[in-house]
Amino acid sequence: MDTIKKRQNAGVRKPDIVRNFYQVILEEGIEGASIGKVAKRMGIHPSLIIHYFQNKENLIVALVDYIIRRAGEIYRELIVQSGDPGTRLRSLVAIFFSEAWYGMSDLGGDFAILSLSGREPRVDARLREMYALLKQLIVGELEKIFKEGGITVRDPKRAAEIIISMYEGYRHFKHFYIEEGDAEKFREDMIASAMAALTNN
Amino acid sequence: MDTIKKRQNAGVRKPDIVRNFYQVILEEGIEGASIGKVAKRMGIHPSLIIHYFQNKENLIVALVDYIIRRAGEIYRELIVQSGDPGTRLRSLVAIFFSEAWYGMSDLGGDFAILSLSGREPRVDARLREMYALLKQLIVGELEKIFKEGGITVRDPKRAAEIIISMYEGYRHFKHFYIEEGDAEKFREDMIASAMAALTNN
DNA sequence: ATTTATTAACTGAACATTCATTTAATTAAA
DNA sequence: TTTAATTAAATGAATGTTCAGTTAATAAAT
Repeated sequence: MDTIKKRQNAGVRKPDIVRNFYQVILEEGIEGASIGKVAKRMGIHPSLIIHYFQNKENLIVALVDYIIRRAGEIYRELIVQSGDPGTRLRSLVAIFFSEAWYGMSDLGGDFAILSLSGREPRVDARLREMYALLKQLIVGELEKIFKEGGITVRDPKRAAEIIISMYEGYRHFKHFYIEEGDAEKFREDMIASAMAALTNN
Repeated sequence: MDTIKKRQNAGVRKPDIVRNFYQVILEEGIEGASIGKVAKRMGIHPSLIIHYFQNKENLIVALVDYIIRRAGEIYRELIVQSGDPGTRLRSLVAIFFSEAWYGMSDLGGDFAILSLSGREPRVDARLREMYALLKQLIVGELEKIFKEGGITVRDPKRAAEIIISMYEGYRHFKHFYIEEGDAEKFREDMIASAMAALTNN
């Protein structure tokens, strides 16, 4: 029977609160997300949220942790998939411009969190950790590829940083200046440009 | 004498309110920016802000208008400066990775507004307009350059879009994964990568 | 196996504050 | 004297948080 379990333990309830908080942010923005709305949506009392997180700031940090942890998992999944031998470099680059990568998170949520990073040091620190992890993963892949194939690269770390800059710009901003019908062609052109930028570096 | 003029007319007061609203957002984020705080900071009554903007949403839209209009002015200024004959393409690209361009607006403010665009159609529309203008400016410059020099480019519009994606990614995200000491070298490498991506396209 | 003690999950009500907004009145400039 | 700028006063709803209490699950003792 799937009657609504009343009493949940912290291990279930806490992440559940975080997830619902994220959902409210997606629907109403960071400026419209309140503890009260999260509680109402879950059918619990606002003070239960305070009980677990003490204050709203901690809840926000917990949310950032949640998102970043999830992102880290997807990083590993997607990057590992690029294991075919021949054109490995291209397929690695292609990942970052793929639908799977693009749809990894909600852009509105991304911007909401990014807007916090300037004022909340804990958010900034976590974002840096996330990018450090990602960079490290890319560097690892690049080194593997370059060791096998004849391609040489001056600095894989720098190459990784360029890839990240390119795909972040693509991912977060293309929507503002690329029309629907041109999306797929632009994607291919961006991959080509990234390749040109990398092999030239 | 610079005594505080009491009664201002709408032409002065309205943009003044918008500017102060932006300042509050920079200091406290979009979620911490309220009409009351803006009023207090200006030494006026909150209802005066309502009088001019009817509601908070309109104030936000007015802010976006303000920011975008200012950005448009800076676009023209900076791009026109690239008027030396020889290496015009490179100097054009360099503009987008320059300090002047980078410091054009506050990143925290950028993200705050970008986070609105998903839920507020008027904000989204204005951002699209802004990028359309920018794209047009770049295309115009590229065509001039290509007509003179021997360089050929398949599609200047696409070239402009790639430049925008690259510099937006650089501008908004580099801070998370580039260390202070490496900033200038990274800037040069990004310019080189952009050039490689463009001339290859 | 049943009672007892302890911990954890959760609610209720009240808190002062702030919020955006409305309506009416007042002041100054044209 | 008409018009525009500005404030005053008041609104109800929502904000985050506190505190004291209640209910349920778990562990220990009998």
